[in-house]
Amino acid sequence: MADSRGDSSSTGSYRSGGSRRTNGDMRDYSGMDPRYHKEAKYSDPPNSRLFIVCGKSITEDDFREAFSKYGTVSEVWVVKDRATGEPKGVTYIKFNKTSEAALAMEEMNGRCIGNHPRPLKVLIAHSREQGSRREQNEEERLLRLFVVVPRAMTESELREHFITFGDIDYVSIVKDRTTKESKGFGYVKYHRMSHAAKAYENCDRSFKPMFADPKPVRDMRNDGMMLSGPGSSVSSSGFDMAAYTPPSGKMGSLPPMEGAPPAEACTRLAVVASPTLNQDQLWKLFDLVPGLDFIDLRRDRKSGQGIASVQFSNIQSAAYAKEKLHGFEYPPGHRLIVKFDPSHDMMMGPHSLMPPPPNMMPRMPMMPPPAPGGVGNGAAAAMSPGGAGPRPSGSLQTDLAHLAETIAQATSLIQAAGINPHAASGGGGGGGADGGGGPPAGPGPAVPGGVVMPEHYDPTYCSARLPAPQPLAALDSTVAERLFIVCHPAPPPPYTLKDVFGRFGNLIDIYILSGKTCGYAKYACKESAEKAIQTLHGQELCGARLKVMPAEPQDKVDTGRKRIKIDDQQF
DNA sequence: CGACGGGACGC
DNA sequence: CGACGGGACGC
Repeated sequence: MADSRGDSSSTGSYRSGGSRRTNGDMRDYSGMDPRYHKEAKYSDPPNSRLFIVCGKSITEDDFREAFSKYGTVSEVWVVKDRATGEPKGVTYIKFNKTSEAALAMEEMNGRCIGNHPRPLKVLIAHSREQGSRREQNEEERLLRLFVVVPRAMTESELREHFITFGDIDYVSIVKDRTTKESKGFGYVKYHRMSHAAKAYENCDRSFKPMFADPKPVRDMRNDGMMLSGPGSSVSSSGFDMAAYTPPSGKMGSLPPMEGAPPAEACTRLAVVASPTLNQDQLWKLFDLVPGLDFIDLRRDRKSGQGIASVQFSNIQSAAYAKEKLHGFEYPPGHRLIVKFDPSHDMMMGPHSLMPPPPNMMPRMPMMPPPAPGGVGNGAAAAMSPGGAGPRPSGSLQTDLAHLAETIAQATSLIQAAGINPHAASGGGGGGGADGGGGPPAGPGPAVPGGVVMPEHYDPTYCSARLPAPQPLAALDSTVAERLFIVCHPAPPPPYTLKDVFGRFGNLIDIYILSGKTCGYAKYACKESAEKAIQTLHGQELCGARLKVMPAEPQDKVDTGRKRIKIDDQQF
């Protein structure tokens, strides 16, 4: 299922060479086996082709005119029936860049073009092989990036870099269950595909971003209802469209699909949902009713509640969905509110900002307030392994995750400093307060009310006198000095190294080569590096004897590519 | 002696 | 409901 990674070459340098291919560009296929041209070009770059369900009368020129404002359209293909030549109401549009396709989808989905009445349904095209099959969490594939992160990098730092491309749903770094050390990769999830695409194309290449495979869905206790849950196939779930007649006989008499276009206001619903529901879950629910065209979920800033706009292709479906789902408890304890969307008018696309009109902001009597008060409790819950449930999304959870990480950082700084948090709860190494100071680790094997030191932690800590903790340098800082570090017999844990080497200021990154006893520290300032050498060379840290010296320059930048690349054609 | 990292989400 | 064609000498 791999999304094609365009380029697997890596220099380990943060500044990628000017002539190297980036995620935004396309490959040259001229030398490639023709049999693979087609497959390859559709996914290059990944998710850059649109699948559009549309009225049958729209022409290629109509599409070009409507879509070329979002980027470079390399192909428009209006699908026609092989035998009859009749348009099938399906069109593919290929863009040169993923972000162009993303923007076009966000802007054009639900819109009409020309004077063709039927609104377009615009989706990112699947691979030919996947076809129309839907996947369990597939919207994640468009919103979430898989990234490689330096082991010393914290979630705050990761967020800091990726916030420049758009609003972040969450970031997470995967950590070892027991040691809580970073495993060197993580995820960044956005709310909008165009933001994820921008990050995919423009983030620092050392992150090696990929659109993440959707996470297998956690079971979402959906008992108490006949819903077989997201992923269950449509229509077989107790909804019986055929047996349903909408309240208004007039509406019901309209032809379902292709006849006169439905007034959009009658095919669009406004939904208020629990803050815990994400767009995917909402989609799965409403998709139980055939005829769902799209859902646009937004969140009310104050209440955190989901405000969704749900578009159906016909009045019957919309009316049926409203009737069956209004008041439905989903998830249990949270009633959905489903109405026809009175605020909708033709000028307003699904993605134009749609502040919920006051009359639609219901007070939900059944809904508990979004647990504000207990900040500390919330953070603890977020850190505790028991905090299951769906992935956090939305500002509240994001804030909690943020807070949890800050606390985890402070805790491990205290650990690294060898201070008993009970004895010196105020004095700890709060130096990481700017978000840069902390190791990625959580509090290690922790029990409520006390911190248990990791097994391999040597309480003698460090033989040298250490300065106070310092903030780290920005990840994209220019490297002023690189140090080579050797640890005998074994290296201290990463969070200790980061804390100790960070105390001389301006530390960008430090890592131990995997399976080895040596590694590198990068400083943004030469003086800091020199102080580190003076203070730490020959000293002992966690029972390891340290050698700390300037690193030999990285000679022979072998990118790992033997292939002759023809990017030297200057003229 | 010791030289250039890390890749799929909780067992 | 709504998922895959036609054309092609370019490098």
